[in-house]
Amino acid sequence: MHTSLESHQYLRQHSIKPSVQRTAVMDYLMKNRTHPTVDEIYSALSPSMPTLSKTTVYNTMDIFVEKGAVRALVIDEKNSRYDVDVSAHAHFICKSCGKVFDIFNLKPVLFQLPKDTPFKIDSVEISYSGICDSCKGN
Amino acid sequence: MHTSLESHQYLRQHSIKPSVQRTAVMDYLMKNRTHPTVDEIYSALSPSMPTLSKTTVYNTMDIFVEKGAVRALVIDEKNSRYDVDVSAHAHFICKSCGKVFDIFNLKPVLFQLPKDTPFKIDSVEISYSGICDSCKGN
DNA sequence: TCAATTTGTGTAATGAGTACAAAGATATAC
DNA sequence: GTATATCTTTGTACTCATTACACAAATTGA
Repeated sequence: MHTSLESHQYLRQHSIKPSVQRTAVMDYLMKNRTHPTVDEIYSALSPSMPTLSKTTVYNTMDIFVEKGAVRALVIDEKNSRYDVDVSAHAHFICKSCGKVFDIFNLKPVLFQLPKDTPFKIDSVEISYSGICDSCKGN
Repeated sequence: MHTSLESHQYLRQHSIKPSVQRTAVMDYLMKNRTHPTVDEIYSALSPSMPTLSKTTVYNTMDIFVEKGAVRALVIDEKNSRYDVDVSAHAHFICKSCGKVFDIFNLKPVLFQLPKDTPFKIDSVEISYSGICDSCKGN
């Protein structure tokens, strides 16, 4: 596996020092838009990077989220999942297979933050759930 | 602590056999609209019900959710939280103190399920996050 | 009353995530 | 270039929410 230039640049754009590990993780995220868990990222990279530690993947994801390069999704009760697309869109989780899908093209009003609350709101997460197309037949 | 009649009736309405434990848990949920975790429910009831097992609370919550008497919230990455109000409303989690608050009075359009997707969508969860009023000063 | 079924309990196991300290890599100063 | 400080990575041990499971207790129905 060879990492692309984009991941390297994307990290720099978000003030993240691009180490070998960070670039590999970011590259995986950019090429696999499946909202992977830490375990999935680790398992995918581990064969070609045998010394990679799962702790490193955890640390890396924390930095990515903190720097705004990645969104942490709270939609799967089992694991944290990550999305390198930080633009306004929603997610759908299939209660049968557990996969998480993007939902684009929703009305912009859905992503507006409510103003008349006592809270300082700074983000919104819209999560749908049900059964995905592949699981419908089963 | 004496359980109210409403919790008993509410359980029957949802085809849940009202055992002593289930009634106590439901009563706690109806009187404490704080979106408690299993641990919080257990800790609150345990003193007046010394033989209560945490496993029972887990089982009970599973039944409540399955029967539609309670909504499981996926908003706190640490714990599952539960809301006895199953009507359409959103939630806000304070990233500082971790408390979860209700947000009512949002436009009904927010809770409409998107139609042009390949998925069989049957629920939506709208979660805001930021800093709550009490934590603002700190 | 007795047997069958449902519900509750306690213990042990699982598994995601974190704490921490040591090792390795990178940057900076001289 | 070498020494030093800082940042990053790694492995191990730990925490803690949740689940598995087997047995006990309660309830139901003949």
